[in-house]
Amino acid sequence: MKKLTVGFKLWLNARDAEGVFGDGKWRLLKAIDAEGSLKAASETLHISYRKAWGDLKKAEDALSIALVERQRGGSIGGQTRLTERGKKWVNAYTKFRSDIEKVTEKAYQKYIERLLR
Amino acid sequence: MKKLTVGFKLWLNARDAEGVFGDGKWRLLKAIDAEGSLKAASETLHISYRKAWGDLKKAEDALSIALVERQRGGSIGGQTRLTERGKKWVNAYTKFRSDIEKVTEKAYQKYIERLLR
DNA sequence: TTGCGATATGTCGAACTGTGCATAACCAAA
DNA sequence: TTTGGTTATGCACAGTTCGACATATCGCAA
Repeated sequence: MKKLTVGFKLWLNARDAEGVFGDGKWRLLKAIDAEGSLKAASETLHISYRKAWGDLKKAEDALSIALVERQRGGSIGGQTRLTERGKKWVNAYTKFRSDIEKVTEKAYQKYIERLLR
Repeated sequence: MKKLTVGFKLWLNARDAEGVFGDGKWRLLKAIDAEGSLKAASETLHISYRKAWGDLKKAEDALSIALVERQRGGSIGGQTRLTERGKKWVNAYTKFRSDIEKVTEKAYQKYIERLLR
């Protein structure tokens, strides 16, 4: 019998749009917080700037929460930073996700692993 | 603020293949158990027979568990039924998934919902 | 006032997925 | 031995997603 690993994915849906927030956008916000710019964040995540920008827009539009503050121009070109609400949101999602991750691993061991032999 | 719903997805990975089992294949096995044939199962799930067949093959190959017994020909054309191991597998996955679903909903209420206002 | 680096956005093409279609094999019963 | 309904499998086509490009805009600093 082969050894397996478990994967999971979470996301939030609005009435009119699927997947307005989820693990990918959560990672994006965390990277923005760490890097201070959307461009740098997209690079550390190895996704295109185009996608990162679109994801961020989709999240803000659908949640109607101002997650980030953006600044264009200037000597450093511009920057994107999390707002206070954005930080709170990231923290909440982090805990949300962590609870589920723990249970996922535990339930896997409890129900699945023992069948594999 | 918009009302959100939470979605989640689970899957199992083998060393050499991603997503060898997950919610989709779990639903497929349940439908097979209820219907007695792969064809009927694919129809109740509104997926193509082609996909259902491929999914089933992928799961059995990767898990190397005989999940179903297949029979071709005969007056009723043929049938596909769960083996005993297949049923155990479905039951285990059902519990596994249920635990996670419960926690997902609970964690959503605990961490996310309160931020939406 | 020119340059630089980041944000902002449209567009076309590549990769991936699933569907539809076609065809073969199978076998109990009429 | 013909028929019918199902399993088995390849293949071409369509939709979706993402990346690569191409621009445009912005605003501080030199």
